[in-house]
Amino acid sequence: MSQAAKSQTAYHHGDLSRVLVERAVATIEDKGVEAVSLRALAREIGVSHAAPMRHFPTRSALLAAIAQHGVESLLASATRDVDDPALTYLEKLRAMAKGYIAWAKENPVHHLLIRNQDVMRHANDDLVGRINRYARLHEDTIARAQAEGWRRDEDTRTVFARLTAITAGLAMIASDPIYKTVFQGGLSATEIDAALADFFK
Amino acid sequence: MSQAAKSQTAYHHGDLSRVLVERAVATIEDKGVEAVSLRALAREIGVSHAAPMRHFPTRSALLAAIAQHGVESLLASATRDVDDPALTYLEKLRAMAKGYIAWAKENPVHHLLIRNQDVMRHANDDLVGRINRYARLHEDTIARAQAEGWRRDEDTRTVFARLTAITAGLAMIASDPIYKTVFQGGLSATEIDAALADFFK
DNA sequence: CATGTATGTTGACGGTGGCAACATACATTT
DNA sequence: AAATGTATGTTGCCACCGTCAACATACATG
Repeated sequence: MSQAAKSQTAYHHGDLSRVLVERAVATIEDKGVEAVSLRALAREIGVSHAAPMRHFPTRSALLAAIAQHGVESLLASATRDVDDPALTYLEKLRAMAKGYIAWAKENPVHHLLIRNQDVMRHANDDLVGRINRYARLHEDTIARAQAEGWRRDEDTRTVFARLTAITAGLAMIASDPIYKTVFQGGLSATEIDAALADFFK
Repeated sequence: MSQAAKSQTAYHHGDLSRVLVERAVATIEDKGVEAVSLRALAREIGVSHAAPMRHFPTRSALLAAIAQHGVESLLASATRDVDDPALTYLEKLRAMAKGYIAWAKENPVHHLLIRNQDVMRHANDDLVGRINRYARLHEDTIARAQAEGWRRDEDTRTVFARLTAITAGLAMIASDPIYKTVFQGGLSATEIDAALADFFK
């Protein structure tokens, strides 16, 4: 009998932290962030109303922890190919944008959370540092791609703003339900590539 | 003595609906949407805890009403020059994008609300229709600008996606505080114009 | 086996949204 | 001007929530 299975019938739940996160994500997916309640989660899981606080001291901390994991996962997805020596810097840039957008499409709940100021307000301080380090990497990669000849005469900060905007914008269009009606059927991966193609030409 | 001034000392507040909205916006600005509480607003204003419900049946309705006003204001800003016969369709397109971004920069709280799914979930049904009508106007304007020669050979839906993304993205960068650290000092209007310029060339 | 720590439980408190019943001011009609 | 209906505000109540403190149980470590 596994440790987890044994714990399920015992006084200790054994895996409460993970289950709390899972159920919270599921709740957000179909009822929204607002609908997340520690007591309701505890009820669903079958544990006492104060049990969740042994794992997350406050409701905000639970949401912030999920968002924190989301940012880490997003940055991992965006930087996956960034050290591949076979790629030009322009190709790395494209990979960063595509990785970002693909992540947002696959993780709409996390993408929602990391854009929520109420949630991010309670995120760990060093998360902001990590985001800023990524931003610098992004800007630096742009500068190197320019050194390769791409948009050589344009202002780096302007290109940075434009690329950040189109990436964040396409991510939003690809994952936010309100755009599912504006772009009927949503945007396919092919269409996203097409929307990006002009910029990386 | 004006009606409003007379009412301030009377049993009736006289202007509660407007003041509720103002105080709610102020609360969101410095403490976030989460911190909006009907009872706290009532306390601040000096009225009984249930008085707000005569004007907004639920807390969600108050937030949705503010968001609704925000969308109307945004669409007005984006479509202001759209009927000007002196403009080419390409110029109209640029005016729509600039109007959108300028509105977001000037109305960060409303921009926050209209991107909040928890809030928009409770918005009036016909608001979605209005947004979709704007989207069609936007797409149609793109098609007409293409007929003028601009990006004539590109797929309209792809151009629509790219323009929507860059507009929404720049609006977010210009108004969301998290990007104030990524782009030190925020983006000036000049820089926003520069970021847009390439696309409308 | 003993003991400390992690995890879960129980009960309490204040704040909140929301409802119902009542009170007051205002507008409209007669 | 008086009466009456409607809009607005008040009071009291309920259930739910987050959070805390005190207690209980399981587990890990010596």
